[in-house]
Amino acid sequence: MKNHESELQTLLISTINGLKISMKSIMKEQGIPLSPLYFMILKRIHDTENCTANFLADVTEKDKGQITRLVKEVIAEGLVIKRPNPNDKRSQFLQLTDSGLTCYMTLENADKAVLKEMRSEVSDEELQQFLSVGAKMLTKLNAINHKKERG
Amino acid sequence: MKNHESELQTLLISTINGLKISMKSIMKEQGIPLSPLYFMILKRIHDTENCTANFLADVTEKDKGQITRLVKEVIAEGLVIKRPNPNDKRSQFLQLTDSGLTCYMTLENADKAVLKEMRSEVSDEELQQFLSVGAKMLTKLNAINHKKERG
DNA sequence: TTAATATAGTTGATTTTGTCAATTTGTTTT
DNA sequence: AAAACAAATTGACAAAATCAACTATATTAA
Repeated sequence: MKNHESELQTLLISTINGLKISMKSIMKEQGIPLSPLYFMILKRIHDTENCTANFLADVTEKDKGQITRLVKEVIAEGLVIKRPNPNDKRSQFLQLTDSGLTCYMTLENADKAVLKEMRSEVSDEELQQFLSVGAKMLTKLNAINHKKERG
Repeated sequence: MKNHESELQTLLISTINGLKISMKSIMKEQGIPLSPLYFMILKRIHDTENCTANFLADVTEKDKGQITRLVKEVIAEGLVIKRPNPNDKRSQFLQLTDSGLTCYMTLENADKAVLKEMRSEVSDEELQQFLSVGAKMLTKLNAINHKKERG
């Protein structure tokens, strides 16, 4: 068998690219003055009970400083508020406001529609397979990166 | 079956993220003062006969101005040269220099090693499947984005 | 129980990427 | 030849990412 690894990389890059383009176009359509990154932030806050900035930095693998600024922005837009974390005075819980939730739902629905259409010719079983293989590779990749970090 | 679309998106994002981190760390190790984007550029130039700036903008889906600047940079580094395109005086062919090739090969080999290890627990058949399903989704995604562009 | 160490979050400075519009030079169409 | 189009460049700017230093609180271990 040939080396398909390179193809793999190209495929992933192009796909992410396409998703980003799609999300941008959705946001533009909806007149929402945010970028795909903010959608990610809103989504995580929505999905995570007692979400903290630190958690965001962790799961998104982004710089803590960057997270601070992104969160500051969505707070300025009135989409998110901070609540004190009773267990730790250094940290705060992030929560969507009503308008944040509305905004998020709009984007989430449009995003889901794209993903749904994107996979419209892929069977449930194929997708399942795809996800499981992808997850396996991701685990491995994380192991490689993590090992290097320390080594 | 549940909605796995969202999982799909998360998987893709995390994987790309991991690959970028890996490439960054490779470049650092090798003492190559470039960023992952430049690797992409070098790779395309390497893989494409008579590669033009315009082609790069096309396949990478990036702004032409950005490409101009990226190319300017690799030329300044002595990794790439321009040759006139005999068929069109507006455009030029891009080509790796010897040192560009050396640099590219170094990165490419390290990159391949990562990809290879990443898929080390995935069989050829599984990978084949993965690529084929991924390609199907990418095609669909491009169709969606392309349609919107015009609509 | 305090002293050292670690963690959550913020800020500043800088670099890297991405975007938009205008311009130059050359090509294609009519 | 004029109009429309295309390749590449430039300027100005905005968004995203990186790195290091710093504040305030928590945790650990002497």
